[in-house]
Amino acid sequence: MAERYDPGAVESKWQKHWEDTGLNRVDIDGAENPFYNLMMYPYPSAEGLHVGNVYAFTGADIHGRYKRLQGLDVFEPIGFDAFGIHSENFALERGTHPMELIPSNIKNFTRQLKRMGFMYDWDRVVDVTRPEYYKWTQWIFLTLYKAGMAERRKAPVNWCPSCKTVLANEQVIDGRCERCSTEVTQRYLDQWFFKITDYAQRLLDNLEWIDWSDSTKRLQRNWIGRSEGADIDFQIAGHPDKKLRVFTTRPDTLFGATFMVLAPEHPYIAEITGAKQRKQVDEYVRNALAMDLVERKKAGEEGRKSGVDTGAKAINPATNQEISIWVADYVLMEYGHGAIMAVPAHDERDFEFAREYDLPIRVVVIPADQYDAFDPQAELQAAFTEHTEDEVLVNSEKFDGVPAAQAIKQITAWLEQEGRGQGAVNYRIHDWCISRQRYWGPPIPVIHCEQCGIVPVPEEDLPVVLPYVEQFRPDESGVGPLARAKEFYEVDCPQCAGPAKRETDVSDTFLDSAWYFMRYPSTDVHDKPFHPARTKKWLPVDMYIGGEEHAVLHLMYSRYISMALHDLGHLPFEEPYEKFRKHGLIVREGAKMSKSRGNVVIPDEFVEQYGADTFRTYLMFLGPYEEGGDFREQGIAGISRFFDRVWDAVANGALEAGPPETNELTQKLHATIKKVTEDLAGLQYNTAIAAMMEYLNQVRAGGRAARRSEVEPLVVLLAPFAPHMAEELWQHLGHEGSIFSGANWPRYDAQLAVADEVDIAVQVNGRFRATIRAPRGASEDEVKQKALAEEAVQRHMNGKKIKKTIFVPDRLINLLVA
RNA sequence: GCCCGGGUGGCGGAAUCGGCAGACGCGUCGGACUCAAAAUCCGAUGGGCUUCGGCCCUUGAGGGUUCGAGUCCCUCCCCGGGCACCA
Repeated sequence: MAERYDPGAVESKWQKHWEDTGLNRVDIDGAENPFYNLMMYPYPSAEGLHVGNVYAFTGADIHGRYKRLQGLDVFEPIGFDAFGIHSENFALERGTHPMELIPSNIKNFTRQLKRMGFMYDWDRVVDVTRPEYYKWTQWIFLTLYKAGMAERRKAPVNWCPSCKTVLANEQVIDGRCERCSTEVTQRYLDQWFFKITDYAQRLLDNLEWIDWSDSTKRLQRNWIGRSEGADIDFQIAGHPDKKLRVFTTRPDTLFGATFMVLAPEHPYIAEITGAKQRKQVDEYVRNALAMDLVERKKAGEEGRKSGVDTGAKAINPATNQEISIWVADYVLMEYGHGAIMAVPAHDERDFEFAREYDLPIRVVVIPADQYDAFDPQAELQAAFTEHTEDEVLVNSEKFDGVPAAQAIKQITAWLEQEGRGQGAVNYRIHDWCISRQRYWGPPIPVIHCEQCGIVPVPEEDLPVVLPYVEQFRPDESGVGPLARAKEFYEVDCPQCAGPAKRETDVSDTFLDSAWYFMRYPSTDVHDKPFHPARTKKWLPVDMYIGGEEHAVLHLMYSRYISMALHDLGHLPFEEPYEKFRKHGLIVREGAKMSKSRGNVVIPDEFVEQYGADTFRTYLMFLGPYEEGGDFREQGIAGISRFFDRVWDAVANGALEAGPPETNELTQKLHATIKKVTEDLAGLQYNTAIAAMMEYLNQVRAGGRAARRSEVEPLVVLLAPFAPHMAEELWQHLGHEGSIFSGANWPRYDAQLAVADEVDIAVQVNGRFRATIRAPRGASEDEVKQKALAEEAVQRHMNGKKIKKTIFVPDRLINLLVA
């Protein structure tokens, strides 16, 4: 065995060994203690593995190896998220066809991932672009479609003029495309939707019990955006058959509703607009519809509210007064009913609008302590009540004086009684638009027949194979590149055999990733998407680790797909990930890494120079895993030196038998095992590494040679971080085979993990004056006697009497004197 | 605007059931080894004052609770993230 640690030699030796012996393959059918350790699979870019990938995977791999050393049968698979706009755009840029580009990217990724020493089961790789995979993606679409969970409808959609495709709401960031940052515009197109809104409440409720990072749950809650309130029907004057329905979170302010506003898309506009106003209203609506979402938003941000009076009147059901109905673009058709009751006294937007058009304002909620002094004749001003705790109603007839929180309930009940409304809940989340007018995705498996309408492709005809199309560049037409491939879309109707046209949209790549983890245990099964017994054994996922940028996209969609498939009897669970932990982001020298800054860390370079183990461990040492860290090249030397010392202690040590040489060392060993065990369970890798360094420093203090009992447990503790080196040292210690099958995670004795003697801080009047050493568990008297014997303590007591003593066992004594 | 997370030495970061702030590492300085350098090893390393015994200050700012506050409460500032005309 080499005197000095040579990572290159050690790592290639063990990587070959793992591959030859199939060490990382799990017994998928026979495993007795299954643990499914999942990480978010990467998009295989042409640039190769990003250091962010390595960071994410390393943290997850450490968790998997730790679980394995604890005796679990760990399944740790990997795959490639290779469909989608990202890949397609890159292919366009390069002028390479994605069908050529992607396989070579995957090959390169595979090489890099293997070089990092991750514990992947390479026999169960998922590549979503393979027909044997997307056959089942299409099957999921059909399954949901047949269950009425998918539908095609014309809808205003976010359109990226640069990517020339529809984007889901989740893919629009600040009004821009998340991929290319082009401003998103609005289009009306026929689109396929999954009705995720039907699951909004369940997606919200289950967050109560799944074990996820709190911040991720919060993001999902905000995205689902539940609002409680009431639907209220307003009669329209002159249209006894028509009711205008609105949603409000503040039914208690009903008496303050002094006008109504419809979204420009609202279906009633044409009907109710008065003859005099028609021309103006038409023009306003036309302009509003022509403006895209971004322009509308901008106008709103600048505080300009525009609108137009329809001339029609509605009846406020509470006051029975006629109020005018307006059209304005600050009301959104997608939310609620596309119409609002405007309460300008208590809503900032309505207030702005009322001021702009000189509409009446009526205060109906005021702070409780001003109730007695309230003067209904006084000039009405906006009150903008936010919370309903200490506020009461005024100007509201029989509800005057009622606290707002109660009034919400009372007025809702009154509306229900009168048949004019009822309690209602609204969600901000929209249905999931899965259509993409692009090339690089799984074709949506339906056929449009003039006779039969929409006909699902029969299951036995799956997969609908994505054809090789030379010209895969999208255009302005609003239909995908497949719409130019006659041989693809010209088909016979499966029902009537008449001429029909295949759907030419492909599905969103988030549908691929919504279920990839269900496929891993069943990659060798071809007659089902997922093998029932294996699915039962391995799923739901025991631990999922990934980036929080996917909190509202991938993580929401995959929860939805699991629930839907569960409800349709295909899955025995409804939540796919029992435990999810986000990892942090890594920056370099305090700055975000980006190609344009030219500060991207290229893993290959560091791995070559320092070895995978050192690189892995350094990444984990940068900071708390769940928060990320700052990559500074200089710091890697610290880990490198640490590993050299570990190597030296084991490879060049005398390694005598017997217990640790001193009680202090025994204590430190047990304390270290305890600390590392607990830190690994909580993904606190940075402090686990620090603890191991501290321990090794103590083992080697004064240049002494280590005993076997001192270093063997350390080698096992290090194995999740530095698997190659651990293997080599394990072998050197005389063991046969792999440390990951031969070793047990070290156990600690809680009694031994604490010292017999402790340092106790001594305070006089709350200021630290001395430290004394005392046996663990020493009594207050004992400690006080020792403390009083200290010269520094006596000096600061200055001959005064002790009035009070505060004693914290084993930590501190505080003598209060006067 | 709303909802989160954060602000600690030259740097990355430790320490929050309130109990000796700065673990571990980087860097820097000094020493050993060397002809020399690298590597390695040993020591020092928050700031100020010092009669060399110590003393005082210090966790974004200010206030409060407490014997005791990085940690709890209030007000504010700054940085990062999410949502945003959602009724």
